[in-house]
Amino acid sequence: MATPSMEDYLERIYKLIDEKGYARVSDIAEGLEVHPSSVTKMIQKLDKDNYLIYEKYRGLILTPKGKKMGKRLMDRHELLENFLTTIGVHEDNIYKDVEGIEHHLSWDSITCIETLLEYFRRDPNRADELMNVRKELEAEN
Amino acid sequence: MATPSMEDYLERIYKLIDEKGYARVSDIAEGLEVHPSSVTKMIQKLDKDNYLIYEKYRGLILTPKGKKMGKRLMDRHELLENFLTTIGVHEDNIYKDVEGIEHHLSWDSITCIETLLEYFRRDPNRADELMNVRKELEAEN
DNA sequence: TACTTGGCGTAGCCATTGCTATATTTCCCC
DNA sequence: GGGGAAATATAGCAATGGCTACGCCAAGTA
Ligand SMILES: [Mn+2]
Ligand SMILES: [Mn+2]
Ligand SMILES: [Mn+2]
Ligand SMILES: [Mn+2]
Repeated sequence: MATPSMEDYLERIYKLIDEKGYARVSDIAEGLEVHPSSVTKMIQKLDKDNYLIYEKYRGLILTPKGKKMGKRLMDRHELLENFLTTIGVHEDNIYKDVEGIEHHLSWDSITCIETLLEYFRRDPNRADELMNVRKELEAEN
Repeated sequence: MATPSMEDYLERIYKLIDEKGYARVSDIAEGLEVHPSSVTKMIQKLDKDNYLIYEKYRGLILTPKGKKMGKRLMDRHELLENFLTTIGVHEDNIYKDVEGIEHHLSWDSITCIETLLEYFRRDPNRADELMNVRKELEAEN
């Protein structure tokens, strides 16, 4: 099983390859706000666990296992960002919160959150009513 | 700032005192599924950080700071359990998921989840409609 | 082709939080 | 009041995942 930190790296690597075609140590480090030496160490662990194939100083590619996991992680992250946005969390808090919680939800919970999002998408009035509840609660205090 | 682990211990201690009047090392260990030696060590850290006052072999009491934090943590945990229950997560997954995510949500997010819960409480039809969406999505696959 | 330099890798440290093994204290029962 | 068991404390180890300091590689420039 992948640790939260391993998931963060895998997700970032998947996204970099998806968007730029490759994932370099320095890009990963910048994205995750860690030092390059930490990236090297983690890449070696992900290689050992067969999420990717790594050649020192040259580059890395994701294995099928790594691609599959990476995509799931990226989708999960996006879903959770949409969820927090929908319920009205301030933009500035969303990324950090999602980075934290994404590693701790069962796929059951993920599915239920997906359903909840679909519920709000199907009828925009619902989100409006949610915001009305919010305003009423705020007025009480 | 308290780490996730510190929060787990504080929450458990608060709850034990709330329910039984006292919190013993062995009860804390059982509740958190760790060994008693781990509890002793953490209690000493929480003492050092002024969340509680600890007398070796005798017992502990929460400081005002510890009580305030403990209550907030317990309320937050309960809120998140209610949230996952409401959106239809299976009972067996709820405790573990909440134990994980509770440490990673801003108070902004917590407030928005509170609002969402109130939204579903105010009109039980809404939860019914959510379950309808769920059934439709399930039928598609 | 040789030098330089920025990117990358390695070694070793630290904090955190768990564990086991062992020591100490307390409490209960005789 | 003393002995022994249960509870608790301490010491020391391990895994994880950061960091700094320093060494190495290779691409690009002169
Ligand atoms: Mn994350
Ligand atoms: Mn993420
Ligand atoms: Mn927890
Ligand atoms: Mn909790």
